Amino acid sequence: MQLADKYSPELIEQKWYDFWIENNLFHSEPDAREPYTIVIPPPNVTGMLHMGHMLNNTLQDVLVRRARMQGKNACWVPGTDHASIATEAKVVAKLKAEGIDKASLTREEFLKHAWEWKEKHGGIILQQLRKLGASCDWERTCFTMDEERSASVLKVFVDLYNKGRIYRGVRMVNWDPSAQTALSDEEVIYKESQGKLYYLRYMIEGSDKYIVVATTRPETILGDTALCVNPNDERYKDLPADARVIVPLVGRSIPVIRDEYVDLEFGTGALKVTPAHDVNDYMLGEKYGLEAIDIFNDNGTINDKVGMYVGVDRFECRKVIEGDLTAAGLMEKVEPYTNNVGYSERTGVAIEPKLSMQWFLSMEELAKPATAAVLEDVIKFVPTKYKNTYRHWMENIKDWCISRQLWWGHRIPAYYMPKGGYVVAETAEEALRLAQEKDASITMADLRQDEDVLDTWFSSWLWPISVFDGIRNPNNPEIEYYYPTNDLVTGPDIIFFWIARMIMAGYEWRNEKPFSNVYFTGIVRDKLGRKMSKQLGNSPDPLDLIAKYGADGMRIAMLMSASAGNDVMFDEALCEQGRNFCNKIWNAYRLVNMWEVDATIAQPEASKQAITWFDEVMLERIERINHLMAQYRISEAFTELYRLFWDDFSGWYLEMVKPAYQAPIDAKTLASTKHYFDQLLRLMHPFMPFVTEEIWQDLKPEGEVKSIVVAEQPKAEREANAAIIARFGLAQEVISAIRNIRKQKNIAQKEALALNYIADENYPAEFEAVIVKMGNIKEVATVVEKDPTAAAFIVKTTQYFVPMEGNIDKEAELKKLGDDLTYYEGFLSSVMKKLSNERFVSSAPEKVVANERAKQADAEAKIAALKAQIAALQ
RNA sequence: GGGAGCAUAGCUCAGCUGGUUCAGAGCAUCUGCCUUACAAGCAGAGGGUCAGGGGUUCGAAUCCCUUUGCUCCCACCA
Repeated sequence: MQLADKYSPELIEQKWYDFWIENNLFHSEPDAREPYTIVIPPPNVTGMLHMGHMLNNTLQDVLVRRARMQGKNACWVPGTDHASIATEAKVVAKLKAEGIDKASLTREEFLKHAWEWKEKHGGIILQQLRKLGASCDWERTCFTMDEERSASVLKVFVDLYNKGRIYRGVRMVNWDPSAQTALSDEEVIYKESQGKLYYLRYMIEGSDKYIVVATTRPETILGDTALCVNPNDERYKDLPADARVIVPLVGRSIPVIRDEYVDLEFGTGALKVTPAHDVNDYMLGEKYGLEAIDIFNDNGTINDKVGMYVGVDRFECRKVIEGDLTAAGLMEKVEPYTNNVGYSERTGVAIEPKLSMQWFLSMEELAKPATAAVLEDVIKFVPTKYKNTYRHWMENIKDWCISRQLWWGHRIPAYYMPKGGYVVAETAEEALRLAQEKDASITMADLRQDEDVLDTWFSSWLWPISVFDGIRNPNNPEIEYYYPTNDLVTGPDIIFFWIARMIMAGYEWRNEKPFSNVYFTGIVRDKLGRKMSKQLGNSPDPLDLIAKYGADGMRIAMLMSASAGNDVMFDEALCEQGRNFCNKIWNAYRLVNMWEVDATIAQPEASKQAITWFDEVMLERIERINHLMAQYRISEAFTELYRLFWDDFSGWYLEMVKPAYQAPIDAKTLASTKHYFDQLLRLMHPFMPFVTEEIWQDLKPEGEVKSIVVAEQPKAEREANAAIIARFGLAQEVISAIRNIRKQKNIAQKEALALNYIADENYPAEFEAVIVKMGNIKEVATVVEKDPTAAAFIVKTTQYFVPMEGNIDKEAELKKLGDDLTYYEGFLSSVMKKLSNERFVSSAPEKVVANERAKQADAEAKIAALKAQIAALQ
């Protein structure tokens, strides 16, 4: 095959992806092999691929491809999430842009639009994943709102309801006035916000005195139903027990109550109580039987309950009321104030605490086995630091508000009967049957299904089970085979939303963990450490990067910087490095590929020696990579490969076996070289699938499988011989020293040099041919005398001389030797200090002491050699 | 307010149970090379008081305490 001198990913990536799909290499069916399963964290169905997905899916693909090559039955299940609130918001915005108000549509009409939107944009993200090379089993693609998954959700809801875990009630919930739905606690993000603290005067009834109350939300005075002070507060000691105050502007008379909840230190020690709009006030309201006056409409404007500021937005109202209070002389003062305000994760608007009727899931029982599983490492977290976070949340778990006042999602399967009461059932027919048990006269037309849908996470928490239909058919062969899954790769930001709940669901419906390991990725940031965001415009389009550097280049960029749990500082330069590495592999293959074999020539000694060494290197690195991968040190495992291929294989091995220009190569060396190349490609394939497949297809041995995707991963059959590697290291140092001499003396590589040495046990005679070839040495000889006219160097204890015919700078040589001598003398003295220390020798382990003694011997020999050279020069 | 984590070369990070010439890698920088696989390359070089302070130890980047700086998570103080 004739190869271009640059690797061009754009010419081959699509070809091989198509090839993999045509040959069905990513598809899995249960069989006798050990399964290896990953379920994808389903991205939002109408979302676009961003850098976070790149990182996450690259890592998953590495794990899956490696498992597949290790002979496991690898199954990576892809899919998308319906993302209830996010998708509904997008559809609402799209309709608005077309001049259609959601409120003007029926549920059915809206859902029609939503499904159209989903059909149009849905799955784009999965197409994008193919560009990355993701080896998902696309035949298994799931959607959280497809028929199977929807049925699973309803089944689970009914099951929990029947177990008494789901209840319905009026509670204070987080209300999103933009999406106009309740949210779970996890969907609220608290941020420090600059606000004001307003000091309002509440006139005491029947007096011209007043009590000053500090509040950040003066507009909520409309809903005030009490004023509260601490019973121990001296300032309010004289206030009669039945004192009442007048709500400013509103004129309503409210009682003054006393409760130790009120902080004496804050503000004036007086608290206005608005039970409908503050969680704490709500609890006070419950305790003292106060009325809760809800003053807001669902969209955050003031309603007509009080008859003031009707229809005005809550923030606008705050401004207006500030003016009105000031005008009325009821504003004591206003101070700047920083406080924590909750914002909706999805729509970004400030959350309004609101009393409303919602569905809740009681979590306490669910949490128990799930907490234990992680604490006892039945499920391992990588890195482990997230165990703490998890434990804390699980041990303080609160009930989950699962209802959302949206249309896009799984509609709650509760059916209300005309005379009150409701039934919960998976189907309308079943609901009717249940209803008729209570009242035989009820017909289908009488039943009214709950309008709300379920929280998105109420479907995704079933994901590892539901993708194998394990909710509806708990004994089906697929779930039995693939579950529990092996690894979950995701971000720590969804540890509560998703991971914790999947674990709970796993134990609830399978009585088994959903996965064995959770690998937490970091957040992808730009090189300045900023989060990538649309607003900053610092988020590159991953597809552009793939087009520019190739999918492999992109994957390498992600791998280079991604140690588990650490944020990724993304820099486009890393993509370039990735691309360069692909090119390196490509060119190495070009070299090997152009060699002509001549079966008649004998194997050169240097090649034999190179092979002796490289056999051990391969063994050592495979072992190391296996070890790193077992610890999920994926980035480091890749670095090992990078250096193995670039430095050891290309930089050393290929150079050692490379025949002279246009000279043929012997058959043995070529066979070994191709074997190494084959092994290296297999090792690298999980990390960089495209370039490895392209080359492997050309290189692969006769009778091999049709794709590297299913080729066997190399194994380390025995332990590497460390002594060989160490001895070769001496030869490398000799070569390096010769190169240095050439550089210093400005001697071209083409010019052959002579090399003399004083023989001792540290001379790597078994790699002499390599030294000769790599150093371009015309002859090697042992000498007994030092040669003052030669450029000299020492490796370990062996003295070497490159004759220079007097062309040496004596002063410079002496200085260099002197510097070395100083260093080694210092080194020796520090070693001696240790060895002469009685306590060191007696308390340090034997191995360490032996090591120090070896250091001593080496240093002494080295010093002797240096001194000899210095003497010879002088 | 509570908790967790981080701080090592200009940048991004390794450094595992305290002990190997332990102070490392990649990138960047500098020097020399368009050497017939690769300039997307090759051969070299410089660069760190391991955040500051204290302690434990024969021995500390590593363990403990403390100060400073940063990050994240949790929490209803109006």
